[in-house]
Amino acid sequence: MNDPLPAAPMPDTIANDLALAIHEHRLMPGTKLSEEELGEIYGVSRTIIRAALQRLAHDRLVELKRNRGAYVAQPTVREAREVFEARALLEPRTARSAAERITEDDLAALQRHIDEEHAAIDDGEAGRALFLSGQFHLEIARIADQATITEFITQLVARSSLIIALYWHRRGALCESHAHHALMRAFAERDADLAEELMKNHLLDLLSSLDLRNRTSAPASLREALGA
Amino acid sequence: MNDPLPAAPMPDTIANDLALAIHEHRLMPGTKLSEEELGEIYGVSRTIIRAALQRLAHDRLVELKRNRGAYVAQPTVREAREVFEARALLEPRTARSAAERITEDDLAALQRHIDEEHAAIDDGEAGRALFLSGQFHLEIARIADQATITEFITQLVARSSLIIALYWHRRGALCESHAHHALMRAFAERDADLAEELMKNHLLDLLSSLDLRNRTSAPASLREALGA
DNA sequence: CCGATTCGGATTGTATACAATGTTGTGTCG
DNA sequence: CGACACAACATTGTATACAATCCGAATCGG
Repeated sequence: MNDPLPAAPMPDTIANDLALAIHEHRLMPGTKLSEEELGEIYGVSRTIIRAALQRLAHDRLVELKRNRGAYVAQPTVREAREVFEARALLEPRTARSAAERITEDDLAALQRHIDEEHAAIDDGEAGRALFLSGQFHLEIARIADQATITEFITQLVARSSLIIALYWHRRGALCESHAHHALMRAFAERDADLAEELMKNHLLDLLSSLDLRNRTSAPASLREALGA
Repeated sequence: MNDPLPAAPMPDTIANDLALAIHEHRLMPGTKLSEEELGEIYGVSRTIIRAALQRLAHDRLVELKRNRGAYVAQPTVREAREVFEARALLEPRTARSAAERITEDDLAALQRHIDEEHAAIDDGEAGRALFLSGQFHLEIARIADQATITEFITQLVARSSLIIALYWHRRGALCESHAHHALMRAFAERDADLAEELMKNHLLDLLSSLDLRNRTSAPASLREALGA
């Protein structure tokens, strides 16, 4: 009798699917996204695919080159810095708000996220672990109950995934787990100051774990071409 | 011999044109944007129009209702608050950065913006004055040289214009002029602390000049139907 | 032998045609 | 007379066909 969900439109479904693949590093930066090929994969016409690609391009996950097609974006060094500066501006204050408002249910949900992340790491599913790591940040934004800021963070987290694909250096496995656990404790104790500070440092750590010396965006596509 | 500009694609041109009309309050919230009608106006097929509308929808300037068409967005009270909270998070720090980096040329450009704004006010072009007022904020973000954050602010400023259309209360004419002038002085003196503080207060003033007591978004469309 | 040029294939950009859905007006039944 | 049901219309959603553009390879000329 009731259809509260109007059934997600096709283009958004596909866009989300592609975004997930990008987030999990199954689609690497520079990969060409042919309209016809995607159309066959999803069993729809290019019309739908184009809409999905346009949406992803707006989120900077895909770069649309006129008359040349769509490619998984390759953020520049500068863009990488800017994304993390924007996150540093938004997320610590968001973590503070979340700590002030968090409920027991929220805490449980966050803990589940962390557990899932660990499970993915143990199973060797690095891509999925990275995605869940991003979801942890998003969950915090959601708890802060600021939809507009949450959307910005969503976009920044997704772009961070691309940046990590291109510039990740440290190979430490549980690099983030520690930071997320510390945040969890701060939330559990409703320590807003601590949560804000931990998030700030966490983002600085993330940034410093990247190798942002140079990269003209050419090497990445070359590696793609040669590797696969 | 040289075409450095690949000629803006048609959809973006139209999207910008519509965004400008919305920003200048020539298109009011709730206005229906028929695909065929727009197609005739711009002399293109619905394909192009749909792409433009999709882009505007992503920026929250247009609301796409499935199988029902596109309408100029009507931000809710909550959305209005969130937009200004996001601005309060981003713009003061951005103003600080701008103050630290600003050049003489930038100062001159900012002054021109203010002068244009005054000219528009004097000419009774309220819509254009509002647009230019937004451009002032954007120019500051541009000076801060953070493209990513600038994009966020661009979107927030545009949405603010919709919010003002729906919730503006104070009818004071030069409400903003004073604040912008004060900011100019802070920039001229490279006083980063002052610039940050002034921007923070300016945004609080803006927010407090709105009447955000209630409005379920239905009244707005009703007034639309009855008033005009 | 090397470089510029042109032709062919492939891919995207746009328009149009058709299908699906929502809305509105009318007619009938209670 | 009012409410419900149905049908005609209008608008959007999707697929397909055609045009424009770009890339690469083969060819021609130096």
